[in-house]
Amino acid sequence: MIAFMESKEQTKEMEKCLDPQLWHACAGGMVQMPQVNSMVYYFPQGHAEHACGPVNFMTCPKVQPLVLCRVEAIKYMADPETDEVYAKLRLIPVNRNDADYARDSAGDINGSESQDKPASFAKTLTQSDANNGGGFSVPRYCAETIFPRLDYSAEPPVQNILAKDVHGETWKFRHIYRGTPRRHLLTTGWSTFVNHKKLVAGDSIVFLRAENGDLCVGIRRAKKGLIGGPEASSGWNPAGGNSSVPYGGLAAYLRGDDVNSLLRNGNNSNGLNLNPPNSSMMGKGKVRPEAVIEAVTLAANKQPFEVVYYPRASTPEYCVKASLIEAALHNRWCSGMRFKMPFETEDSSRISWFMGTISSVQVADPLGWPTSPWRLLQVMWDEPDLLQNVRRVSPWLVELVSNMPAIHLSPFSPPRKKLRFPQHSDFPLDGQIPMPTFPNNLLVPNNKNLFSYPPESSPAGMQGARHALYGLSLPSLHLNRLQSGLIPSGFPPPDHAATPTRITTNMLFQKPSMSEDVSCLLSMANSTQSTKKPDGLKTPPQLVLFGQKILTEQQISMSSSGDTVSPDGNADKLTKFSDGNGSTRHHHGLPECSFCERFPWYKDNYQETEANLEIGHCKVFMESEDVGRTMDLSLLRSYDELYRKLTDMFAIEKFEMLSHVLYRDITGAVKHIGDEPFSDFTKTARRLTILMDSSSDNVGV
Amino acid sequence: MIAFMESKEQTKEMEKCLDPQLWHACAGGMVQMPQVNSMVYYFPQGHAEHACGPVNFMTCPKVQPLVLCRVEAIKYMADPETDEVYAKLRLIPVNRNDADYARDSAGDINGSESQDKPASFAKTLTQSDANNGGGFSVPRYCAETIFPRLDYSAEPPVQNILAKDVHGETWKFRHIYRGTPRRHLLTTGWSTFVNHKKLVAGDSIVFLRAENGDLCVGIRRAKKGLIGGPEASSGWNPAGGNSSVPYGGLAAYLRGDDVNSLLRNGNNSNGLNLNPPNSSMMGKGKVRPEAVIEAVTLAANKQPFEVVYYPRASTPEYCVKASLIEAALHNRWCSGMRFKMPFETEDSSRISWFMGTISSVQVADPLGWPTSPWRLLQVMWDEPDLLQNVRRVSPWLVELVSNMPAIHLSPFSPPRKKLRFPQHSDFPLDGQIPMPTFPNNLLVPNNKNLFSYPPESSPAGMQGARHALYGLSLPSLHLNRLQSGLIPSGFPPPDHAATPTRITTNMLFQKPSMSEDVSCLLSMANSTQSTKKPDGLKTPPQLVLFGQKILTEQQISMSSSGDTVSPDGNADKLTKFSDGNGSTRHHHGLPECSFCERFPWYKDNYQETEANLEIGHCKVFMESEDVGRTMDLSLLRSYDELYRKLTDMFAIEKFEMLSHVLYRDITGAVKHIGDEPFSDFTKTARRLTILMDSSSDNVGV
DNA sequence: GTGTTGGCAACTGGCCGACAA
DNA sequence: TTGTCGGCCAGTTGCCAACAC
Repeated sequence: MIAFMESKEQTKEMEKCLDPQLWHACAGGMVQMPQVNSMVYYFPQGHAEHACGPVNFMTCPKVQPLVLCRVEAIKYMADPETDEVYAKLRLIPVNRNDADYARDSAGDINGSESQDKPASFAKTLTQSDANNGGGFSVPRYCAETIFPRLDYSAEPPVQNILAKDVHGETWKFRHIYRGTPRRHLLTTGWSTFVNHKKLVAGDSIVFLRAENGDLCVGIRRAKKGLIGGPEASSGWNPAGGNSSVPYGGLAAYLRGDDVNSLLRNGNNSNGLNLNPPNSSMMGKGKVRPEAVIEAVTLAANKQPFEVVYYPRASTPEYCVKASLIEAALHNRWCSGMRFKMPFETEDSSRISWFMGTISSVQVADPLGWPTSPWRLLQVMWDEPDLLQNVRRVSPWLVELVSNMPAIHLSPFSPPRKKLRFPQHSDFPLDGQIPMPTFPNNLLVPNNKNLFSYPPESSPAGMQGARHALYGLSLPSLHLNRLQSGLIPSGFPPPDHAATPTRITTNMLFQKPSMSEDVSCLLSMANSTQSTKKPDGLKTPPQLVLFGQKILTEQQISMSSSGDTVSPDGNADKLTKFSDGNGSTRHHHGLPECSFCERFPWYKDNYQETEANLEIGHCKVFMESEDVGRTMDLSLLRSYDELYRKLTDMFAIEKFEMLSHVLYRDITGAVKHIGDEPFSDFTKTARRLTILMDSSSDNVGV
Repeated sequence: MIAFMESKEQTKEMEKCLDPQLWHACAGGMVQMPQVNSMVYYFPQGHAEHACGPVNFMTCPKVQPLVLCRVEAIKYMADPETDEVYAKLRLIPVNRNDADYARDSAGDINGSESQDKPASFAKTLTQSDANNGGGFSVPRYCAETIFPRLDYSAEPPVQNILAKDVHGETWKFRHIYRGTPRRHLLTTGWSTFVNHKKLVAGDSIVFLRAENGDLCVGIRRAKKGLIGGPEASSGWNPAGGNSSVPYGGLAAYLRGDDVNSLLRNGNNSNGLNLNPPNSSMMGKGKVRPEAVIEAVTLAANKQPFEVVYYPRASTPEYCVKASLIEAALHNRWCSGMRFKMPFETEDSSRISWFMGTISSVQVADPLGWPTSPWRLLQVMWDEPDLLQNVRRVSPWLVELVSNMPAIHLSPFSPPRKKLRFPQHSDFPLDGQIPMPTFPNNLLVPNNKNLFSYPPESSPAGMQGARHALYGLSLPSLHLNRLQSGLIPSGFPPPDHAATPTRITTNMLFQKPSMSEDVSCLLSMANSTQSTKKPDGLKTPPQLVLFGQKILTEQQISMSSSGDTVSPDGNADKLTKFSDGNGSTRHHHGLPECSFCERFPWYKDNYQETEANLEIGHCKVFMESEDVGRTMDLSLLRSYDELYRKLTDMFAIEKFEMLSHVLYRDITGAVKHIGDEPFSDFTKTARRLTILMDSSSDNVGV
């Protein structure tokens, strides 16, 4: 019987692998799969976004937010039912000093990606294409470059073409060139195909001319319109939830054809399958949450593991070429930086670059993954309507631009690039006409009413550092060009002349100042001078721009505790912190991060509060608040007093909080208030989080 | 997040339960689901028959062959794809002395099953019914009793009827009464239904008038013709294999409509989906083997567990009302008994009773479940062609008949009941014309060639007790009527005058004597006289008929060891056996069976060999042999000698056996030959089994 | 009483050019 | 250049009575 079971398992595993070229054509031109044996970083966070349900990382061992792995194998596969393509990657966690790492990591940062892509063409089906009893309008480009040569001398020119699908099945279509004006059509056979594949308007079909000359046909299903939560923008604030809490910031990755779908959607009188422009693109993945847990557990134990990646899930790749990550993280990312990011056009024929500005640099999930660069960048797009759901991106997905004015652009500035807007008269043109509404959603998390505040009020105490932006006036900054790559040590002279600030008239619609948001376009000063802090801690090099210390928002928020942290130039030894008694200790509360040692600047993004706190002091966070406040627990005598204090601080009822306050202690353990005696609590608690939603009771703190 | 997970779990569990009445209509009238909170016996063996693959009970704890359980919950469900109905039963193992057992078990043995069944009707689709573009011929009965009243005054009488399927979806049909001669038809809407449900000729449709007046429609899929093994009758002999070895005896349960399908099959020019009359009805279930293991493991640990039951799998219910089992097992079953067994007719309108004779009483799987009453009875049918695959039934499925001549009937005796035979001229009438072929298949397991014997030879040594039947002459027996129920103690006078034996002319076609097979229709003598056995063991009451001890075949086979066992009138203490040294011990090798204590006679069926063996003696079984032989291991000095002895005994090559001899030792543990030193082996081995098929290496011994 | 058949009517699938965006 | 529409032809679906058993 054992033999029986085994053979059954084997059959199950015998799912056919398909031609990688067809796979890539179906996946889309933006999808870059790593080479076998190359090194990648695996991001549990990204994997979790790929899951169909919430992933509770509490149930598996702690692991680094990015795990260096060697790609042992890749299987390119397709769902037998839907033809949806996916890949199985077998990854082997490796140590940085492993031999096989050196081999790869020395390699290309902008390596030759010139594997010759075969000619392919994608078209989103129109109503007419998908109509029962209709044919398929073949775009001329496709007919002439992908299809077999048609003999135009015949009258009418007609041929039968054969196309293999992802399963190797062959489909026959009659290809005719007729009508006035002449056009290419697929007639006989098309309807069968549409019915068999259950295609609807909005789905895409991919034709590919394989290297051996065979014609292949693939399918990209239109993404179903999944409405996220009731508040599409509740995800603006990443703090307080782990990735299991659905929010736009994590799942709002859009590919270019999504963008085009949005545009196109206005064109469709009944494009029910497409996302309305303001729905949250909550991409529910196909991966089981347990599969993520399993992978993470194995990764944590340095065991080989397998992951499944759906390239067309609306989440970024979570296994990314190591060199790409490392190159990206050598940059010192700051708010205000201008970047561009590529999206694929609908027909897969070209890449559109969208421009944007980094609005802030902060870890996406400070509680769950305080040291993760995943979606580190909060961005604002020059065409906000098109990409409004893309709010957080990972650094390696964007490319910094040097020749653009490094000034914050209004969301209403005209698109930097000619985009194809639908031009039907029945299209409401939401995306085209700048509406002079207050851009509340872009600057202020529009869900502060979570905290029982009227949304309009947004008091400074609540908004924390973000709100502090409004306090500064707009400076006329002359900013350096930043290249992607490591800035040499010392203060390098700007290698480009300063560019005059461009201020658009649209600025008039904005709140007085956005300046703070863009105040930190700078180069890193790996200063050799160090100053003594009052507590005797050696201060790492300061980041200075025009004589001002430059801080990330988190650093700003931290300043209330009297500390600022700066990059530690020494990558080889652990930073030591004062425990307030003059002695030093190794810092706790931060997961091992050998990665950080190689990218010292990056530490700034997480070496923030807890480790530097005086004993008895504790950071207090509201769930979905970016920043916290410091509280001296030593002044309190009981949990009751704590509740009173918190009640005052956040103007909420004790009643609401009782069961919703979690804290992380000095060892990193997460506990509920009351889990230990109050005296122990005051000594060990380092970070305290007030959850507003009882359903998220056990998020990572 | 736990809350979130839970709610998702709930959604998953929220699979809609459907109306139990519709469920029962789809399941068929023979299916009796227990009431919630009632007591049932759960049969792991039956559960295993329900699985889609072999179940290896070696991997789970030993458990009684029937586990008394309270039914905590029943969910009536339907497959969302196929509409196939199934039930989820949640069972809580209980002890016999538990309070809640007493409550129920005092209850009805022939309890009121008169839950008012709503009117329903089933029809197997004809070619015309299932044809594309055709309508559905509504049998008059169905139209008049199930469908809403039709206004016959209209010309033509026509109405639209709405019917809810198992998912609650409503289907609309045009019901018209037209044609010459007039008949009821479903036209518009029918084709949609057929296509949507993917119905083919041979599938059945069930219409049901629910209590609230709603019309419901359900589906019974035709059973796919699954060919069992290469030898359809290899399963005739149940010995030596556990239920994981597919054989007809276990999976050949036929419902009435199967029978009718068989009949009907001759009628269908292309009834490809139906079982040819001589194919083994190997009903591959839908339950995963692991699910069985899980259930058994939980049951063994007295934990609540859940089972899924597909009423239309071709296996009997494996959760049976406790009272039914207990009533059945109060009977003393003997070969030769006449019984009837109900099958449902195809249209579910009535029950057909098929008559048969018990050909032997022996546990179905002496190695895996030596104490199980599951399929205890080997039977011969008066209409063998119809039920040729039903060879073993469980006692509770049949009803003893008293007023029939208790004489073995020829397989060719005319059916006792008018059966609906197809009357088409193109039907070969296999079932109607008594063919004077030798009924070899009924008397002799026709696969003795497994043992390299020519099938004709059937030497006494091989056939064991079965063959001994031929040695006796046909007696003219005057037999008592046997009622189902417990016979009062003492020799009760026959309450009916003896009936003259009816011998049909068909007897001429039989072998000289079938008498032994029918020699044991008797009443149980719960004698107060007891005799001393030579070894000093108190002999339980003997079963005596006309001065002869009456033995089951197993008892006969056991007589070679010099022992006979008889019912122990004392239900409250464990029977003690001599160990051959004059001392007594509690018997080993038998799983706990509190059940048996209540049905002392039943012990005869398994308290056979091992416990009574002299030390050093061992029973030897060939796989799929009913009976074993006793071997004195103490005379052997090595495994080599053992092999030689076995080779002689069964005339097989040592080569074949080497790895295929298992044994069960005195503790019940199953081992391979060679697992322990020969000296230990000779002391402990109690039952030795030669497996002929290497694939079944790990069957339960 | 009901399964099957062939006739016939209605419908739909599917190919086409025209037209318009 | 290509999406959609109406026209139109043909193949299919599906209703029906007749017929058969």
